[in-house]
Amino acid sequence: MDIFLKTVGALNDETRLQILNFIHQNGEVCVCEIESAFCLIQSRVSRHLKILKDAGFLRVDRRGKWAYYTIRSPLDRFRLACLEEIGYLELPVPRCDVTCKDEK
Amino acid sequence: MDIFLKTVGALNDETRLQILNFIHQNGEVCVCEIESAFCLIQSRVSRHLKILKDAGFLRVDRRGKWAYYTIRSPLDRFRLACLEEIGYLELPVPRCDVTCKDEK
DNA sequence: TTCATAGATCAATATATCTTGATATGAAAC
DNA sequence: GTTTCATATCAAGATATATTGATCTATGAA
Repeated sequence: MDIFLKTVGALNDETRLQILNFIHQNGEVCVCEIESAFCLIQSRVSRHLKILKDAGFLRVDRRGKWAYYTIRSPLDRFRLACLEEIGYLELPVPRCDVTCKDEK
Repeated sequence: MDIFLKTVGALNDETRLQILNFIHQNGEVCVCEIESAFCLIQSRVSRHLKILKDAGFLRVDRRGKWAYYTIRSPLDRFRLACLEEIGYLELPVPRCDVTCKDEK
């Protein structure tokens, strides 16, 4: 029950859906890549990643200064179904333009 | 996107999971049945049902004074997967005992 | 050692969601 | 009609979650 609520709770946020989708499409990404791709401040990215990780969607691999996040594998049937559904959503492509700093 | 968020948002509440499961197992139920089965005040049940309905899980059939709620059919693949997953959760059986009034 | 960088966490505030009691609507019984 | 019952909605407060800037830790380079 708790883990189910954690799972759907993690998906109940637009930014996290985009981040999850981004990782799904790009494979292994580090925090700073998400930070610059989405124009989000570091603490916010870190927090969202923690929520997605605690919900069972992500895996972290720490190498040196970097933390690399990937989709956890293997994923159970339900999380896989969620990921598939998210893939259909046509989420906006992350794009950090010139006005980036102002949009934080 | 919005409807996806509505869907997972609807599932992001323990009471709603129990209500959804209850309807899934019992077929057609009216608001007052849920009210007495779970010992919840009417306005709260009504609100949760609205959220589940707006998220695409439920269907209402109004006959006379009563509103009968059932699982919408057919359900798309994702909502079906959600419902299936909820079925595995071993949610507590609704039970309205003597101390009901105090537990509201 | 000292500094810079990547990332995590904390504390304060902002925002969203839940719960409740009161009130509104609408159908049936009288 | 008006009374009663089932349900819906509203407004207030309570609770949970998100965002931010600051701080903390760890790594690696100078």
